[in-house]
Amino acid sequence: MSVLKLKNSYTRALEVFQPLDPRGECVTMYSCGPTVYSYAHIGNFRSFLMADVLRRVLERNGYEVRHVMNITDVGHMTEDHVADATGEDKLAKAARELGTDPFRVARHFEDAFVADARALKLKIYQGGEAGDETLHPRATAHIAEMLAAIQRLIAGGFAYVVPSGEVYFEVAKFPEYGKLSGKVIDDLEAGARVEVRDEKRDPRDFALWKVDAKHLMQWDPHSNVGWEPDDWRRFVQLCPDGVDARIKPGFPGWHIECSAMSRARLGPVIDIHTGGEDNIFPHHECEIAQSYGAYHTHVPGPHGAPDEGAPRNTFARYWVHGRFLLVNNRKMSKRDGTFFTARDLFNPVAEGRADLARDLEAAGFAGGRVPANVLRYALIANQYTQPMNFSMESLAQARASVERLQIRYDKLREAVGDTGDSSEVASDRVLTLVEGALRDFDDALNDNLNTPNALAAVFKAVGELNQMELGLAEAREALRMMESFNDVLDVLDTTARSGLITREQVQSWLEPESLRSKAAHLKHWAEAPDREQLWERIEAGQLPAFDELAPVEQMDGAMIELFVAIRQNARKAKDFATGDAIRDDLKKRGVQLEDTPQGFRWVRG
RNA sequence: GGUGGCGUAGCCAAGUGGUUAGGCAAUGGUUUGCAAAACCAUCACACGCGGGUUCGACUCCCGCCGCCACCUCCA
Repeated sequence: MSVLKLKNSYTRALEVFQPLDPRGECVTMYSCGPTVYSYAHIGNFRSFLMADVLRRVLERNGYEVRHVMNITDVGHMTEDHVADATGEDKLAKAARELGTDPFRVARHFEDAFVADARALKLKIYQGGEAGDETLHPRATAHIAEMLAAIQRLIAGGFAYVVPSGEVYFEVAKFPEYGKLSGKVIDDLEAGARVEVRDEKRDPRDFALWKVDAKHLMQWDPHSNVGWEPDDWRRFVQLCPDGVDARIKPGFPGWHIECSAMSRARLGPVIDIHTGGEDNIFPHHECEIAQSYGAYHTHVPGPHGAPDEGAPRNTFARYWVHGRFLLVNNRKMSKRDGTFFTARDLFNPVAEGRADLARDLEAAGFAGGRVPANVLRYALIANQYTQPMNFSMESLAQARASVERLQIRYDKLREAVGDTGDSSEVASDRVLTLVEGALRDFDDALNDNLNTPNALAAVFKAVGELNQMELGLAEAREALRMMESFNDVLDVLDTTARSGLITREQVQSWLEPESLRSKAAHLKHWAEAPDREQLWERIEAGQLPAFDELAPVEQMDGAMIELFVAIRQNARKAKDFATGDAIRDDLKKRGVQLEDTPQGFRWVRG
């Protein structure tokens, strides 16, 4: 298997991945998570999905991944042109609009985020990980760790307290500030847009602790006011001598939270830190400076890198940043109507966006709604190193692509069926195909998560399989391959949603005895109001009107089989109008029926 | 102004100093009672423009043009 390589923002080079774990087994990964003052948009999710694909690829390479993604519930400033703490916090703004306290607002949006993340199959919210609180730390629950770090920064001379009671990191004390982002210090100083705050020693200095009476979330560093009891107890343990007396009640700065949470959950140094490209500066630049200042964190350059073994003064060895998602080649904008949350696409009407529902309907989305697996595909189909231009058309292409994969997958499942083990051995042509496709898939993903090439390998394999008649063992191998692809892609509906009915089976069901026994165990059928009459007609081999069978909301296998039998009876009598009517009716009820040389294929959609 | 990046056939999107990426769409055909699915073919003598290096450049170098992002909370 090929070796995983990642584009490291820190060195701007493609580097071989090598975990810090001396056993080479465990990987620690921290992803900058959502700020929960609104619903997460598709750009947010592109970034989170990049992290999701990365951790799945790591697992594919045999690593055990401990992945942490935080919840930023402290909030950030909203008045972007007003420097520092004079603006209103975004969470506070949301709270004012929702008429409740900021903690509840944050929880509301966090819950919404989790629901969306689950729908999009973020593995960190699947299974056991979903309930593991340690993997989803909240910023408000780590004020103790943040203040402890701030105190260390002050004690070490990396930070200073100003008369207002705020604390700033002194950038001049960390000469490597700017290394990650490539920002030249002089450029920043020249930036006239940064309103110089008198209290700062240098305009580039950034806030670690802020004081603003208007802010709704407040913690007193010198008493338990504003604290959850557990958090306060922990703070006292972490800082038995308290923090600098000049620090006044307030709230943490923008960047300290991730340093604190990463350290608390994953330890002093980690393998991978991910985020969006906008995080590079200033957020991650500041994280690096803080962590070094407080704890002198450093990691060795990985094997094969020019600085192999030499210390990098950062707490993460690999910095991986996803490029932005654009709409109409611009950043998303609410004003231009190019701003989409995930739930806008899942159910536009419920989000008050009937216009979007119409556009989606026009793009071929039934009911004007985008299935989550289609959105997932659309957001991972491009390589993360390139900006992605999102559009109705790209969504429609994703839908078609997913459908092509799903159809192939369904047919393989049908071919394999429930049959147990078989001594039959797959032919070399299929074994070679599967082996080659999986190798190409892995090679592409290991090449800096090149998902377009990985998908090319998938579709090449699908195309070749579509040209073949597969035996049982071959279908089983091919199915195994598709499932392996899906371990990373996770876009397939893996429930048994389709079936194949042979002509022989249908023929036997048309016998009155068989038909009656088939009908008898159908609960819905038995509840039909005029069932005696219908019963007689069925026994006579007659076709009841489809509506007479309503309400049949759940088309289970037996129900579908019954209708297939009735339809085939009509077709045998060359009554194609009736046959087609049944097929159309089934479609309305979410079941697609296809005639194949072997028999009849049904797909629940 | 500073920094980083991008411009590949109708659309999306990999990749390479010299043999078909892949997907989507469209059109024609095979198959089908009709569909669906699938296959085949076409669109494809594709690589922003102009120079240069080279036996040969879409790929390397130089110069343009256009677009985007970051530099400010932002995935």
